[in-house]
Amino acid sequence: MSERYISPSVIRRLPKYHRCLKELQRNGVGRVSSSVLAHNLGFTASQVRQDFSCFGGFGQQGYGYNVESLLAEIASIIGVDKTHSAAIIGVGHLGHALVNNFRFATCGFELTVAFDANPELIGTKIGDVYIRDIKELESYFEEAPFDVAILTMPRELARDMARKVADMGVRGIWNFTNVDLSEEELGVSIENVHFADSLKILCYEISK
Amino acid sequence: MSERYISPSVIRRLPKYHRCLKELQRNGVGRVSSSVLAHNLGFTASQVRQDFSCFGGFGQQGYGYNVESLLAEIASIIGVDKTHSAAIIGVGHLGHALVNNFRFATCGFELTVAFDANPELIGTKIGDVYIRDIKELESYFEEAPFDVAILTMPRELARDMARKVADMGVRGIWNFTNVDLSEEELGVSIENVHFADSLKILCYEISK
DNA sequence: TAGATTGTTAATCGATTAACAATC
DNA sequence: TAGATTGTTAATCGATTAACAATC
Repeated sequence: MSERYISPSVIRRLPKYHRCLKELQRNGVGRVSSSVLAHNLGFTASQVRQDFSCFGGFGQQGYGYNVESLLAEIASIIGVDKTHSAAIIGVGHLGHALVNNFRFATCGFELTVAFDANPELIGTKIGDVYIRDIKELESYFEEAPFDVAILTMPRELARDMARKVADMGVRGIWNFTNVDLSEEELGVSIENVHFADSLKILCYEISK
Repeated sequence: MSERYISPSVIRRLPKYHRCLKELQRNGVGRVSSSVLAHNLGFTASQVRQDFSCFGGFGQQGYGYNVESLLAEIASIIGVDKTHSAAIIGVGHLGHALVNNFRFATCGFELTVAFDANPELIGTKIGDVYIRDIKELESYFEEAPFDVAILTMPRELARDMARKVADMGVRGIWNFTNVDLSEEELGVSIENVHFADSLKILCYEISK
């Protein structure tokens, strides 16, 4: 991996390709051209071919792309063909929502454990995920390290928790707490999901 | 509003400015320079000044920006100084999470009603938000139209529901269903919050 | 083969950064 | 006033689009 520099713009489109190709596969479509793919996704055909050529060509002139093998290539580039482990920290409503409804497997993850500070939750299970005492976080990690920490706890605690899990040695943080965490500062990969930013953009759009 | 074209790149940064300025205000900071703002946000000072100049200058040479009035300007540009109304459609875990924990007011919104198909939920309240029968959606809207529909129902139903609320006349859709909805197709503003895309990007980052 | 479609190079477009005169 | 910092113009950089030879 990591042979060549891939621009953030391209990376942000990878999940879209992945999703679209899965849908084509589900619908039994065997081959697809850059222009059809582009049309489905609101991109241009040029862009699609340009994007794929970052990773070497996957297509065949005059034919297009084989859905099955292109999907496999994209999945492998993203890394969703492997299984990474994740722990959820903070089992409020949002934590519950993720544990219950989110399809981690399609993103290359398995949710292995959850942590909370609430005594009423500690020791219980949601689905087959155990909720453990947040105090056990570090000792648990030493015995059973996980790749990614999912931050769904109150925002006041987010900065300290991010520092802690980064120091523990997670490789990434999936952050729902509406504080901005910086990769440089923490030295791990971070994906911020800021509901407020998203709704403010919608606010702007409808206010125009 | 809408006098001049503002690029999507600039628009996406507006919520960040807004959040940062609110924090400065909360901390009692009275003035700020483009370079301090840039440092806080991981932008460049040039970019900050360039961004603000899209809307006319808000600063003063040799001084910088007054936090209070810059915040007011940005808030007004985004539209969060007005109160828009929103209805949540689908009160599962995620819907619950939003109703209970999300600060709609800071984004210029008031959550006025919720809809679900589950008879056990219909007629109950979360906080002070009534849950109504999804069958009443259209009749309710005619009497009490809302600006934005928040889609937190199962993804299978999302496309039809988006079509329905767009036809009813909402001005925007805040979409959590992991299907891609297109503005052109529906003719309303759309903000997609795709958890899966976000986690796949994190997957890519940690796989490199 | 003829038609279709890729991969890639070149051209265009837009966004970011640098520089600096204006001025508080 | 001198120092600081803006707003804006010009330069750079990067991303998207167009074009087309290669070829299945």
